[in-house]
Amino acid sequence: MPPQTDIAETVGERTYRRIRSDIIFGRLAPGQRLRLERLSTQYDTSIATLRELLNRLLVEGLIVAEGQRGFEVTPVSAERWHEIAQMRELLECHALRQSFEHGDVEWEGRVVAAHHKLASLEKKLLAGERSETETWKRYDWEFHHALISCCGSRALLDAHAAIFDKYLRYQIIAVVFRGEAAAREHRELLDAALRRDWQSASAIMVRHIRDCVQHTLNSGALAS
Amino acid sequence: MPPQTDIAETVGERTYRRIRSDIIFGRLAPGQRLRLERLSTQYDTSIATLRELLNRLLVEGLIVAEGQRGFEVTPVSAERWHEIAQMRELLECHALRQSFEHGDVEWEGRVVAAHHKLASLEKKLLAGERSETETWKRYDWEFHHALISCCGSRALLDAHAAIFDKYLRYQIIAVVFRGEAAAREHRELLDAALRRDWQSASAIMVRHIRDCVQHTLNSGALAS
DNA sequence: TCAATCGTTAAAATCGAAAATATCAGACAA
DNA sequence: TTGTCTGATATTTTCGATTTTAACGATTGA
Repeated sequence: MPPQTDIAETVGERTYRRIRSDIIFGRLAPGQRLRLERLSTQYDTSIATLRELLNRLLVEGLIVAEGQRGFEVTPVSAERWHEIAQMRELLECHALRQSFEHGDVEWEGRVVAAHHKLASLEKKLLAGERSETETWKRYDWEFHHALISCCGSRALLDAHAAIFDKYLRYQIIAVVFRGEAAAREHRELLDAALRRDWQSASAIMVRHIRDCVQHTLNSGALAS
Repeated sequence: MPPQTDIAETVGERTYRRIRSDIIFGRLAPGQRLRLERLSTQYDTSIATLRELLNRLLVEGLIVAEGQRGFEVTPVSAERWHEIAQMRELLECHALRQSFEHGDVEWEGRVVAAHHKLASLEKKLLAGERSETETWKRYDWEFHHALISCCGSRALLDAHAAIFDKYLRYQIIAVVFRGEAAAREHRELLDAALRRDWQSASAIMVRHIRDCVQHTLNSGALAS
């Protein structure tokens, strides 16, 4: 029996995820030039393969290309940060309502499970334990994704996933941890979900997002 | 003086737009396999360059890749059609409101101009003149884009442009021309815009989109 | 001193071929 | 007949090298 590793894990795919993650988690800084040859040695891939995945990131908006002068990590700005946060509000609140209306018990189970994982990690973080940021953020995503997972629209879920990752990049750049407030809001979202109260959930979500934006702006990481 | 051709028109860029257009306008049919070598001769480009732009279309959702078994034009379905139409509703109605609230006289000018071009083309179409579909659709896009152009969010405009093109593909597949009804709705949208009446405009937009979906479904082009 | 031109160098865009992988037909056993 | 294995073929994935384009500095003329 072949080892149960991921099926069809090509070099391009692996490198794509690696670079994508490096951008989102700030290991490749905003505005940084991405020289092909340098990346080629750094990620141990050929130029052609690199260009393939760079073109993907280009469409995703995580990098920008200026004519034929190469690529660079998309710069950040306070203005853009607001736009992305508003996009997330729009998509997630809409999906929230659809999902609350269509969700079944199976869905409730996913939501409860995702919240449990996230809450226990947040508890550790509050206790001062410095955990893996990537794990924490993955759990955060899994919870928010679970909430909207029954919205019934693949197109909506895809659009949300795309904007969520950009949102995440800004969060990471500002090294944000809102601690108790965020954890409490997650708890409130869970409660609203089980009550199928999308109006309350939307209100909480808007607060959740806007406070996060304000928090990061106050941190001064985005001098605009 | 150098000819005023587009700056930096690389082979990849040109081929990208060509294939993209071929997909949206149905010259490459849904579900069609995209063999590299065949495309290579057909579009007179190397495999490597092709793969770059294929990866772009992949992220845009216009083509799909199944493991390492190559690419194919994204299939269509009635379900997906509804999702895309709803996405357009969500994004465009939201942008409409923002734009109506922020638009200045400059904006009004753009809207009036775009409507004028579209209306005169629709007049020709109604008179039986078979014009270029691509020109017609471009004018349609320009009008709808003008309406939301002052929404103040680049992120929103980008998301709208992406979903609009997918919407367009479905329209083309069903060879749809709703004639008078669509033209009248465009006129109503223009009037609402100048009144800054986003509530009416949203209602018209929803009708505009839903009728279009119904119309194409009735045509039977999407057997689901 | 400044502007424009030209040559040099660095980088990106493109290509053709090699390596890896999937598809398919036919043989063989149950 | 059905299902599984195996080898041949087709296709994709990856690479190294070539061609084209942009960036930079020096040189020249005003």
